[in-house]
Amino acid sequence: MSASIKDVAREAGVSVATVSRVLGNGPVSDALRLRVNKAIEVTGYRPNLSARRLRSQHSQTIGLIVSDIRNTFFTSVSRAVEDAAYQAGLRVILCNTDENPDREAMYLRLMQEERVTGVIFAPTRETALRRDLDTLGFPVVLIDRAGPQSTVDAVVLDNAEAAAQLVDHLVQQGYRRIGGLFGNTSTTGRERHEGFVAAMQRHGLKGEARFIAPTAQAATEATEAWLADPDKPDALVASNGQLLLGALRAVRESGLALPDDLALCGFDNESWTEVAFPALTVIEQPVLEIGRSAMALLMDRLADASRTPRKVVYPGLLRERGSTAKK
Amino acid sequence: MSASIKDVAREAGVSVATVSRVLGNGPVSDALRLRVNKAIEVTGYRPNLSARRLRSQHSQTIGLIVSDIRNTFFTSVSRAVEDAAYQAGLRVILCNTDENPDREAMYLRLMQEERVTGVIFAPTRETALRRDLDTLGFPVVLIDRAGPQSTVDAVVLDNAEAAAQLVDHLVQQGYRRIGGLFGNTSTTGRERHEGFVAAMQRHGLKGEARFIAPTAQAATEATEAWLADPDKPDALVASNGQLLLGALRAVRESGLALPDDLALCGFDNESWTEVAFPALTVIEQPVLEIGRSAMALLMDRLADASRTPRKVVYPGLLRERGSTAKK
DNA sequence: GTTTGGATTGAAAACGATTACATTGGCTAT
DNA sequence: ATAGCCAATGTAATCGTTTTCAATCCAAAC
Repeated sequence: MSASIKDVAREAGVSVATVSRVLGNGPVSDALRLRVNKAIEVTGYRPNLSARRLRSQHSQTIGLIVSDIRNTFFTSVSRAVEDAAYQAGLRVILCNTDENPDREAMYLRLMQEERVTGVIFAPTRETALRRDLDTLGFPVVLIDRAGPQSTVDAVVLDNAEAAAQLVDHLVQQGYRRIGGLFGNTSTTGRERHEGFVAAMQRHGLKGEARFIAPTAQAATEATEAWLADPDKPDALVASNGQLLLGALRAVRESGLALPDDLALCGFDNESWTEVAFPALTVIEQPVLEIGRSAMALLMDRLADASRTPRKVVYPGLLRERGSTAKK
Repeated sequence: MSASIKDVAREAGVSVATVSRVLGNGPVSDALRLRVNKAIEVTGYRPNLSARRLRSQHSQTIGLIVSDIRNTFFTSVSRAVEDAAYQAGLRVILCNTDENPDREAMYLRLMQEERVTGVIFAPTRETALRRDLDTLGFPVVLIDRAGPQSTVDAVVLDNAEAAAQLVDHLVQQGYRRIGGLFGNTSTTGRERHEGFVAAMQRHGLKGEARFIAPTAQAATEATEAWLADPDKPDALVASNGQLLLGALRAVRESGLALPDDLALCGFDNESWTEVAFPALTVIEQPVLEIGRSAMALLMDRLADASRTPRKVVYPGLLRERGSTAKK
């Protein structure tokens, strides 16, 4: 059993209150402070965070709930969040839901039981549309995905506009029969789809869109099927990094050449998209900004709980590369 | 302030002990159980985990400390660990050290303060060589990296053998001037280097090895410099996914062709290595096995603290692809 | 010399749960 | 009818902290 504050107090010959004050920078004479610190050393004392949190009634912890830990978008965001949280003296609990609403509910419950200070959350569509995210007992900041009229703060990409950028670019490069692959679990997929459709209409084109599970495997299968189609598209848009990867795999397996047989582009500037051959045209998201911004929104909300919810929207940045070269 | 067990007890007209028993499946009559559950519903009660952990003296939590959350090796392992932990009723705290020994020390201290049940840990070389990992107050299982005579359980790849597989393969394909890029912060980098050197000697060749920071950026710079060398290698081995990515970027930028100008291979079967063109030859690690195995070692250790430390060693699997085609 | 007051220190009450122990009531065996 | 026992329930101690409040000390002010 590890040493408690009592053991330290006994060792130093002082009261537990004094030890606690030494730990928390309370008023203690230099002489006692010295004795207590020595006693801490001798006993190998480590504060018990459970006890501390119970008594002090704040956990100094925030939750970060993401939908796919293997997606570099989320690992990058989490890096930024963690750094910012650390600066503010907060610890981060990182949770991965695998796009599963049940797991989301479980983790939200866990956050309540941990009495977290706040949560940054990338929900599935199903959960993003819940209107009760402001009644969980802690503030929530949504990232990447948010309903149209969210009751909580959010930081997202301008998805429709970014999708339109891709379409405009493809059209400008001479492509006309453009298809889109969109994830079916997120608001993000929906919004990118809307931007896709709107942009196509603007150009007087009608493109086909397919909604699939947001995994590379699903994208590979969908793309394979699509490419077998007699009037297959001459360009494809994938609505996130995993789908882009899956689509590329299908293209490779089918033996088609990029971009001559098919142009390919999508979302998320993952580092491999740059070394693929040809390199892939993508929309880059300001991942670090998004993480920092989410943390800032959370801190603001903690300072003023009644503020009306804000939504921070970032533009996507088009990275033109070889996979969408002129036709 | 959220409801406590007292509020529930009052609402249900029973003692707190009864409520606690309902929560913990103690012996309670059906009538009371019903009333208590209704009271829980009414009050919106959520157990306070800090209080529970403090009183019950076990955290039901394990720590998972990895060196780079953006590395898919670790995200995959963490997936396996989390699943296994969840099965065992344990929660996982995921921590990212960025290969920084200070952050490692900080997180180990945090684990002590959280009174975790155990820790699964991918340490830097500096920390892996510490002989006191068995005195932290909780069992530690090392993954991916371990000192030669670790005092704690570990599960690792047979790094030397795997590196030798790559060398043998390259030699068999006709390459002779083989260079190696190795991470300088991990025991893994060292061991792979040893296997590399031994295999080269076995073939009567002497290859040059360079130790660098384990980031794609460092690999890009090192490779660029190396390729500018008059007697540059005709094949390169990269000791992990990040280095492989960085090396590939340098090759792309220099305009050289794979594998004619340079063969390239390395560790970690990340999904993009398969869609690169040409696809990259890699050593695949059994990531899920490694995670599961680490969890199993931890459970065994918890059951019997005095067991002598075990080291589980997995073989790497060579995936031959186009980037090392016959010369 | 007494009072005032500020600075340290200690004693004890929380925080919200679990759990050892005591109590109660109903049943069976004698 | 009484003892004995088991199951269900309640009372109160406890986990390791922080924090309130009271006590103590010593110097300065009167």
